[in-house]
Amino acid sequence: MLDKTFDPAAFEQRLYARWEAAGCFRAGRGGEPFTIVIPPPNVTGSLHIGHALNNTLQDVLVRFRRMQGRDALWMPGTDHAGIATQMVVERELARRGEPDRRTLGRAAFLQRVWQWKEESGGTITRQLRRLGASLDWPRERFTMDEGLSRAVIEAFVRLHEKGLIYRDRRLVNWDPVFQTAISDLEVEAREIKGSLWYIRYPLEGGGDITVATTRPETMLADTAIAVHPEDDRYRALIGRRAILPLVGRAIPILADPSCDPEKGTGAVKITPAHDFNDFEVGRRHGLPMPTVLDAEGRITLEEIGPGDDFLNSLAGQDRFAARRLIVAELEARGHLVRTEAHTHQVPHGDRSGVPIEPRLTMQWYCDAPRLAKAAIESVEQGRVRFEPRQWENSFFAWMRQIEPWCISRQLWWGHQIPAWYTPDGRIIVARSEEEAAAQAPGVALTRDPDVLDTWFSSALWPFSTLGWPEATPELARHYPTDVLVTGFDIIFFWVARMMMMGEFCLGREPFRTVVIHGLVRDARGQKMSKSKGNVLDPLELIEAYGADALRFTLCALASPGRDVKLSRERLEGYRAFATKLWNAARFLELNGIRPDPGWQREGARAPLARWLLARTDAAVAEATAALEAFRFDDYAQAVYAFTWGSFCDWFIELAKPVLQNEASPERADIAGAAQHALGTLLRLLHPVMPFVTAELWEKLGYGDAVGLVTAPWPEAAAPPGREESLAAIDLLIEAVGAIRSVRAAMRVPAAATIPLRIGRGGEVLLPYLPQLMRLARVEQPVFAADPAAGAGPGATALAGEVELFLPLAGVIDLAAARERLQRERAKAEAQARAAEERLANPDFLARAREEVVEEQRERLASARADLARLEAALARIG
RNA sequence: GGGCGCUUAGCUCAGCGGUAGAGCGCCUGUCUUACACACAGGAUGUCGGCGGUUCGAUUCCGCCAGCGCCCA
Repeated sequence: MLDKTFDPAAFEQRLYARWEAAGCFRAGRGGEPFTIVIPPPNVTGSLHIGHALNNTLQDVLVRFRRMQGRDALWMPGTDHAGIATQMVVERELARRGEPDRRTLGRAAFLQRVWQWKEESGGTITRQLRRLGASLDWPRERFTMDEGLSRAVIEAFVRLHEKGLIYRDRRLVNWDPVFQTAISDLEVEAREIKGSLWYIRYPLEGGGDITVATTRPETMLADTAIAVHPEDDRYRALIGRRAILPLVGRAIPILADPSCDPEKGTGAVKITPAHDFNDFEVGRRHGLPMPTVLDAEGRITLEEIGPGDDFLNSLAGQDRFAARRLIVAELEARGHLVRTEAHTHQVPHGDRSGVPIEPRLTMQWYCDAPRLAKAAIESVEQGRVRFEPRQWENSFFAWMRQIEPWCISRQLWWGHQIPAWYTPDGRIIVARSEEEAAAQAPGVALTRDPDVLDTWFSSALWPFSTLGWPEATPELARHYPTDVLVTGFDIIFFWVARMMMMGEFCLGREPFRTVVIHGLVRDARGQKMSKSKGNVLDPLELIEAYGADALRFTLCALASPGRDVKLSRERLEGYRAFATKLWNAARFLELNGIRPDPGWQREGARAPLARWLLARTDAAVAEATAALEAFRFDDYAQAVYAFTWGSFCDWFIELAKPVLQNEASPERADIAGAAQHALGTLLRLLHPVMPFVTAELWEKLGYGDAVGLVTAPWPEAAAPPGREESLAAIDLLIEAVGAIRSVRAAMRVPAAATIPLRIGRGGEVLLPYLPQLMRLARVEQPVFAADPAAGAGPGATALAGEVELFLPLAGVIDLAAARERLQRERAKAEAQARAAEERLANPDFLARAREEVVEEQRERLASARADLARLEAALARIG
């Protein structure tokens, strides 16, 4: 017996443990493969609401295809998150008062990171189980695994062989906190209220020129002043030299078209080693590029040499302290013209949160512009499709202006770059130390200490997890994968890079469809953030509402191209839905309806049974079509409407009189259709609500909870006699609704049973009088060609073409009745008029499709018929 | 500044060339033997504005306004 109350906490975790133990999420059952690789969450992470959305959608797809008989593989795993993980472990060392990273040394530190990973790295994978995610756990991978590390080395070596990986000395985004290069994508512009300082530089031979800057501390490394060639104010100064204040170095004034005469004074200081624009200017004009900031963002004089006492005192000062000191000194020496408040975009490291520092360093680069070509083509030619399609525009825009990708990081945790240096500076890229040594026999080799960007290994994920570079059976069977599900924020970080690497390493796209979903926001559309305090924790929501309710909510709100605005009210609503399902199942159980595997739908004669079968078939068709089209919202809507509207509100209510009458000849048909519909419904809902459906499936006796995972997806059929059954039951439903509406309008007490007279055409209702009497609360109806004739005062209602008359002597509120009829008459008149106008238009008759014209004719006829009946009813009341 | 998207019932959003929909909320009534996380009934929309195409536009096109995101 099902419990009277629905309590998801009572069975969710128990069910998941059974599924996992039974291995029903494992691929390899045979059948056409269906493959999704999980966007690997960060190993330091815990499940946030965005993960919950992302993984719910994937699980819905995977469970759906698995039930359709596909050999479903959902590949699990995590990535090693270079900076984040290293940071977590360093912080832990500090908290425990243990020696820091540098004191420990590389090998010992890495051992500690691995230890941390073993102890704490499983948080998110445990949480994915709470969500119900049907991942093939024994295949779980980690980007630092031996196999995946081999893939990284192999990809690096092959790219290097083809000249697609090279070293270069250019500006990088340097994070002074982590002291490593980071990629453009890990930099976010933040609006900062700063200042614009106007500084006067004296000229050799007299006069001066004023430049404006937001970063006065970099002036120590200035190597030129640039003006626009057409700028008349400065034309005469081009070619002369200015004296750098505080430093005393002479620097040229040169013309460069990149100068904007409108900005500041139109003259800009050029600091090639500390600004991306200036770097380009410096390259064009062959300027020296001295550096004055070290790895930690402190002033260093090494490359410009010592100067006066003030300059020398700056050495070792933090960049922001140096800025204050320099501004004060400029002012003291009369070089500061003025200071303006200035709001501007300043690049910040997205993890460290501090302003990044453009820094001139030697790094490894990947030739993204060349690699992007094949990826662009795969989308142009339709081998990869984005869903929704408009994301392809963003993808193209970004890929066509892609910059070289800096792939080296000055970290310890990650894949160490497979490059060795000889004492004379030769570089050997090889798969191993032995291979490198073989290329330089008898020479002492030093390995490059840097590691690769975590995204380099993530880019290989769709095939490294399948065994590449080995030619494994898994790789042959599951690559290219079918679908990738991810948020739009990660298209460039990850999706684009997987496509580039997939095309390079395997010559094929890594996936066929990329499903892009929105961000989860709060009810008011605000981004969730700890500082705003509007974060919803999925684990807490699972405790409060059940995993099924959370999943259903996310699915129902996941309209394509829209963000998900999540609120507790929504979760409450969909928890109610799960409860509704539970109670409907309980109703069948209480009525002795059990699964009947031998039941044949073709044998069902009772119209209500056929009606239910038809509705069930429609729901199957809608749900299947929605899932095929990645319309998670339509899928949720279809199963919701069928469950609540068709199955609970109408079928169960109409079935009650039959079920309560043991002798009813229809009882077997109704019970059969009911068990069939519920069994179908449980399977239809299983992808989105795996737990409650499995619990009900088992408790009611459809099969065991493990079996439902691989139970066949229902198929829609069109049974014979469908139309007639639908028409009769639909008329019954309409009649019940019409009578209820009249009762409410006439203020008939809810409990009162009233008489009913049914007019011409109502005979089809004859078999359903018990239903009609029960649901509309009427006495045994009387049939009459003209139901109102001689029946005294009463109210008329229409069900289709059938007139229903409710004699309400004593109860009826004549004024209310009249008002109601007049409202309905107005509606019918408006409908008739609209149809008449169209039909009166010769152009419409000539040009509109025949079906449309015919439809208007029918509509006109039916509106006129309604009108006549309503007029008559009004006339009777007077 | 460039690009993309959005604007439909109080709120969140479907729909999209031929009679405007859902969920939640709201109002009224009901503990009708599965369910008050429920049942029944009800109200609410110049489908952002202005033009155009069309027999017909909420739906297609153009312009404008407001909002959001991405890139400079």
